[in-house]
Amino acid sequence: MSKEKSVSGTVGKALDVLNEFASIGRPARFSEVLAASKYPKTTLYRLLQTLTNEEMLSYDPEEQMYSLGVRLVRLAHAAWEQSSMAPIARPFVDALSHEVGLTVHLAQLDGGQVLYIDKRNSSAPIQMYSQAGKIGPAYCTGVGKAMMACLEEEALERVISQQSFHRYTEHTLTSAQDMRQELLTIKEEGVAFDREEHEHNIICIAAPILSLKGKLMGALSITTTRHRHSIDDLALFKDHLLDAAKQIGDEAEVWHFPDKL
Amino acid sequence: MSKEKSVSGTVGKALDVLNEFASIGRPARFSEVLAASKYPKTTLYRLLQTLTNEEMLSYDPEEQMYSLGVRLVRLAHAAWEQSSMAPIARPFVDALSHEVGLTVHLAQLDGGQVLYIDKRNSSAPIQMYSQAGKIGPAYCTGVGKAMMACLEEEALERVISQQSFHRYTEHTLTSAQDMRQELLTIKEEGVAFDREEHEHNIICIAAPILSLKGKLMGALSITTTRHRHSIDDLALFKDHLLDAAKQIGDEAEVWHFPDKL
DNA sequence: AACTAAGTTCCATTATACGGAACAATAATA
DNA sequence: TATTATTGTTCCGTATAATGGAACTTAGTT
Repeated sequence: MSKEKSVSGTVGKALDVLNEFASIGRPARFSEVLAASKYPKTTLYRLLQTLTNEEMLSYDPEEQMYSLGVRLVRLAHAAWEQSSMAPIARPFVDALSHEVGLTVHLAQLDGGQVLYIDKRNSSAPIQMYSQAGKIGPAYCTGVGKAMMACLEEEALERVISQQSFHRYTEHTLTSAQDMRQELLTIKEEGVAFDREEHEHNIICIAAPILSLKGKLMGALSITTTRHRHSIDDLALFKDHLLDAAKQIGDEAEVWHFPDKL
Repeated sequence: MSKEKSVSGTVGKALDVLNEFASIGRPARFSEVLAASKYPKTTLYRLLQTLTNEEMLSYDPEEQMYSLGVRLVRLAHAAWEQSSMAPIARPFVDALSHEVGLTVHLAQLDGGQVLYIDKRNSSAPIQMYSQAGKIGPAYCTGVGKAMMACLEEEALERVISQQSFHRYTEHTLTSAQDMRQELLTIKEEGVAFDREEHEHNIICIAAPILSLKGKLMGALSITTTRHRHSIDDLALFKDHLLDAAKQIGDEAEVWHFPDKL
């Protein structure tokens, strides 16, 4: 459990516990959760019971293991469809991926991290769930940097403070200063590059998706490997990418919920 | 909101509201939710606020619209990976789909309904999220019937009582009696057929997935269209299907959580 | 200006969650 | 077998948070 921020209300605590399970990433016993938790024994116990009753957690009495429940999958399906821009963006993502023949990612900013909400791989048919819902660092991914470049000072400050600046590779930017510098460049160019900053051999070009009013909606990226392409190669896709991003942004603007029943 | 069952505790209510949003299926205004809700104005208002704070809902002040938040997508990714059998089943689902050249579905039973947790389409690369997390009726789908056939009396009773028995097509089974009859046949044959009971032109063969101890884990199905195949054609896949289901079941049994950190 | 309708705040009441401590159940050690 | 840890569960008086009726805003109509 994130021991820093104290959450108010029972609901907050319950969701906090769910988060903990998500970050543990595998089924866990009561004591294990307790150790990681900021809540006292009894309280946590009751929370787990409640969540299990509500089927947000499932409990295996055999193994005495709690794990995240399938009800979440169900809810998420609805969330993905109605609240992310994935459904709107889908045709454009498809088209872009087809055009350039490379992998395309669609992401949003969520709590200082990058949340991938869609992925299209022109060649291999892929397993979406294994990508959608996945999170990644913002400071060393193309989509992350592209989005950060669009934040106004206050929001940017907050997001930067949430970055770990862990050095994944020798190309990773590891300080807020470097970051700010990089963001200026990105603002100028209109696109961000990931120069093997997160994973060796993986490079990408990314662009922010803005609504007409200028509100940041997410980001779009084209990913490839150093083996197959150079950064300069990727730069050639800039117009295609910006075009797709613009189209999605415009569409998202228009997208007004099916008016009244 | 499901007005029948009264939920205890604040957490239950909050999740209840989330469910409501999922079933509305699109962003909604306060009053709209209120109308559908069993909770009084103020209570609902506070619930929405709490959920928004926790980012389980997102609120657009512009439009005064609430919608399911992306945080759910994040949680669901973890849920899908750790609590459903999808990751275990994946290679077998892949193989089966490849073998028979048709669409394969993986499903679990969730609250009397069928919850699809994976799908593989040998030909067209597909959008997974549009399937995983999707729900369907149990009484008129192959996977649903296959799973129901494996329930012991008490559980079956409950599930049957949750069925609407809506007549989707002229082939839909529309009564508990017919259902029980059908389940006997399925038990004998070991597989269930969907003879255009849910959608016209869509037929499938499905098998339950059981753990070695005999616990029902889910179901697996091969789907096609009447235009391309007959039920008899599908019956030819029976061995392949049962084989895959058995392998998944066995694997799931072995699958013991990565022991201790 | 008067009237609706939708959304928000107030506040005394009540129900719920809280958590320390004591209690089981099981496993580990002597 | 007795003894001590370890882990999971229940009790219960207390403290806190949720409740919901009513009143108040705000914005849109007549």
